[in-house]
Amino acid sequence: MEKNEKTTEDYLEAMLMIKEKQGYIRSIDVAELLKVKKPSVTYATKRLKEKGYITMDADSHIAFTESGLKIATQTYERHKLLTKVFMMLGVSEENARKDACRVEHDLSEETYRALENHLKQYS
Amino acid sequence: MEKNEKTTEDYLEAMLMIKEKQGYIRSIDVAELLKVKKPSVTYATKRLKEKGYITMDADSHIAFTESGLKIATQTYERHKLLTKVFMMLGVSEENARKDACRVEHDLSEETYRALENHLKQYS
DNA sequence: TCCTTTAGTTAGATATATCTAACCTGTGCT
DNA sequence: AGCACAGGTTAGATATATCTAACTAAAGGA
Repeated sequence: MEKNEKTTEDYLEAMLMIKEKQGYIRSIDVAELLKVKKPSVTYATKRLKEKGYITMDADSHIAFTESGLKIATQTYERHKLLTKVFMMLGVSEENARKDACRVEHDLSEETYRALENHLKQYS
Repeated sequence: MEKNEKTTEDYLEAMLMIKEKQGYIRSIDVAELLKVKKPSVTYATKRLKEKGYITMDADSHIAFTESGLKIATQTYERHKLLTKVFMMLGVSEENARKDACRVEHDLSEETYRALENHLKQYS
């Protein structure tokens, strides 16, 4: 009944994190970060390619398209924003990160803007 | 790729809302509130019964067990808490409710406690 | 050169939660 | 009495995302 499936945004965000860390993106790193098996990443990349969010060259390294990078960046920024907000409330870094990750897809534009404003006021 | 499935908590919370509103809980009301079809509720109630969260009497009305009521109540309280927090930030009631509903399952105990404390300070 | 390891894919199985269509049953209207 | 409707269930199909096992291909070391 409960959902452990990763979304488009989860995959794109993970890819961006990996890119920032090591400069290139391989399926195996995505699998490890998201704690899924390799074929799940193959399945995911196939659909991300179909949707035009990523491309893969001959050696299977992953590159963002413009639209894919936009989603990845926005998701990652939101992740960082939420982590910051939770930590400001006194939540431990570990839980702040976890919660940010679980929640980041589900908030409205309006709420994100409100959180940004709030953060500006108190920092 | 994206997830529209309802969780245990979604069903229990919906049932509690219905109970508070009209005093008794029928499958059809749950279906309407969660915007799923009748057989989905049959499927869900079957598992909620198996897990010991609800019982159903001869006329198919739903009743909470102790553990089911506990989860339903906690989820609903969290829903209301989150709605309040978002509205304090200036988010519209509509989005505050929607966001609360999407997010309520995913936050840690620690974060909920932090939000409660925060709310106490500012009200 | 051969052999092992690493990364990726393919094929097929599994689990979950939804749906539609059809059916059952009780209630109430005419 | 007969019939329609409302609520619920059953059966079977569908979609989605995961897994394991087996295969392919490239690279590196002995």
